[in-house]
Amino acid sequence: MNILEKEITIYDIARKLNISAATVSRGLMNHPSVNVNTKQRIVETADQMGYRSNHLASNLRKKRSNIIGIIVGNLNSSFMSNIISGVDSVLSKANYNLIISQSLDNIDKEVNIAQAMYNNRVDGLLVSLAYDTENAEHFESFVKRGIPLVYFDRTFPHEQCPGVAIDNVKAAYDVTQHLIEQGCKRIVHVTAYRLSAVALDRFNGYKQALLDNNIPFDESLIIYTHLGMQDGEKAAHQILNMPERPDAVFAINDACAVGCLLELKKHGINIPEDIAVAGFNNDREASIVEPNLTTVNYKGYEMGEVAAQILVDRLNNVTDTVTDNKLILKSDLIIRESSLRKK
Amino acid sequence: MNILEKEITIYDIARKLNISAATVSRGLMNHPSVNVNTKQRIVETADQMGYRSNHLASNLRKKRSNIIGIIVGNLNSSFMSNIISGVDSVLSKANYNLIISQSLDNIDKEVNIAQAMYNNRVDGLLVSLAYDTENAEHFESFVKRGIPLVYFDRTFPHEQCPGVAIDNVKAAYDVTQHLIEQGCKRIVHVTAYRLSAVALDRFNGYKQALLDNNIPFDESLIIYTHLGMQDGEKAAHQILNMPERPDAVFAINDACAVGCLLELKKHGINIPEDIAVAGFNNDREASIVEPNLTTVNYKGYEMGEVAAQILVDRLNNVTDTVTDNKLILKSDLIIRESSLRKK
DNA sequence: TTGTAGGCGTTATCAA
DNA sequence: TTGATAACGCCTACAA
Repeated sequence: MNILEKEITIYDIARKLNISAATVSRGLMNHPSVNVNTKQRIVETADQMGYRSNHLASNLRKKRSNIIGIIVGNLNSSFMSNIISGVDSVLSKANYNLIISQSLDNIDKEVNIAQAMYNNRVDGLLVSLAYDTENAEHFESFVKRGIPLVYFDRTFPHEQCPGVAIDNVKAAYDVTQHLIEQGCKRIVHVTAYRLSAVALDRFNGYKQALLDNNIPFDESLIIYTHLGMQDGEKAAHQILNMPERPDAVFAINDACAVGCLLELKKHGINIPEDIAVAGFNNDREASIVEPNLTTVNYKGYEMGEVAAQILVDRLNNVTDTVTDNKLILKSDLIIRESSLRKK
Repeated sequence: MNILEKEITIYDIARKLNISAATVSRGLMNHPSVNVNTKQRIVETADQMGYRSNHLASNLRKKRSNIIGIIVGNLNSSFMSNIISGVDSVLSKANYNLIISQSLDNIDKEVNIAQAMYNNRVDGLLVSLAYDTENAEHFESFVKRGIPLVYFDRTFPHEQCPGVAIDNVKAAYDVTQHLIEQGCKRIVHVTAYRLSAVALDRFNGYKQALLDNNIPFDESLIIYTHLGMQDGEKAAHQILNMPERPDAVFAINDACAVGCLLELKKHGINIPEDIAVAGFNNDREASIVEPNLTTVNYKGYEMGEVAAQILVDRLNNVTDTVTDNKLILKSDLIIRESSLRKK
């Protein structure tokens, strides 16, 4: 339909300069054994003719794509975009391109994506598992072919595939311990409707802290829900309807905690005097809601950087980055007014 | 180092079945003229042997990559992750892969990325320009080769490249008009330190509304800044130090508006009685801060979907999606307590 | 320092 | 319905 410019190849350049395509190829890729003079002519002519190297062809020949795949449950959160931002910063420095797909927390889609990534011959893979994923067989083809795979956030224990995450048990333990120290005894835990590994870890941290403080675990204080702000509001209603009113809420993420906090306030509950509230993630809303939300801070950006760096190291056959096969990033308890009952 | 499985090619399958590679290829890609019987044998054997098609080779041969590039200023915002999420939903349905890069609002990096994308032979490109980008020459190679390019959010007017955005002039006009209707006369405008096209449009909307209401434009009420929450706090201090106190603030984004609002409150200003506040974007924090923030809503997810759909249509030679070359998405003024002085 | 030639794994054309 | 063959554009032994 249009008059499109023709693709320029190394052969076109070669013909114009009366040299061989091989020399052109070498000249273009800075091969040492090429005359500086010819090299300059090659580069200049390439520029003039508007030559653009065809990575498809060179990738096929070199059997590597310079593409890294990243699979996440859902892009649509500031936490994820921070991670990806961190990943991108490392990979673009190392001259890799990033192909992103989201599984929408659907395991079938995750399987498909994994296959597509393989077919595209990604050089490496970064994976945060879908919420329901319980095994990693669909990634075995990568392992078998020696394509490095690094898990992050929602990891899977695997001999050859390192994982980067935080210690969710400990972090949740610390939150709960802090609430107990503030004098709370009936602590509601708002968690996921279906326990992922991450949710389970936090659940266990919560339980352990209770145990260590001789507070009996009470299943009726656990609220299973989805994890949006509105779900937090619903949780607030459940809390308001409990026969014996709790004195604290520890939600598994900030969105949920904030929704809950705002709704409790709306119903005349004083935060933290009547009910203390804590969340997880240190999203921006945690420091906007009033009172500010006590939460757990861990940097998505950093996690992305670390995971990507491990991957790059593996691609370069530097394998000593991770001694153990799981790298635990630091996380911090951020204490703010929403849980501060004592002065 | 490891014992890695060998790559299976169509030749391996062909040899095993005593047929030609051509037939295998046809069988695998559902070519009509292949015996159902042989086809089944081919598919089965491929499965057995663990064959995985090599897109690199196929792409080279077919001269298309099934990859769409997307270039954004910064991934690191919920707005952007919404957009990408929308883009991904459309593209994955249309069987395209997505390569993402961020320019970090650096024009040199944007040029490099564009080249890399071209070298990777993306089939199409989605671009939100870097903050400082003022021309689009680095995308001309795409246009020349007939590779469809769609701008979104931060667009560039171009004959062949449609843009998807909102009407920033009108939206800002509406915000300002609303503030004026609430009785405000000295309205501070917090905008970007350096006016991008988007910022300029909003600026003009603001000015026009003043004009139409016979309020003189006052340059001393304009605050140029970066656009984070902390910058909003700083802006608050500037406002507090103004000789004559303003009665409203219209910030170019929510983060800034929220930071400003909170800081003003901290200094004893009543919102909206003393100073009304409005933002832009309807980020989550707008409905968390107290009082809730008046703002402009436009859905990133939808913008991503629309831009991607236009691109896919172009790839399929359906060009009538966009009559004009610029598609304006709807945006809505969301009026909340932070600006509601009249009941 | 340069050229020749072959192949990376597919697909498209043509002939059988 | 199938097979032989040639390309897609690049890289790399090997030879000159």
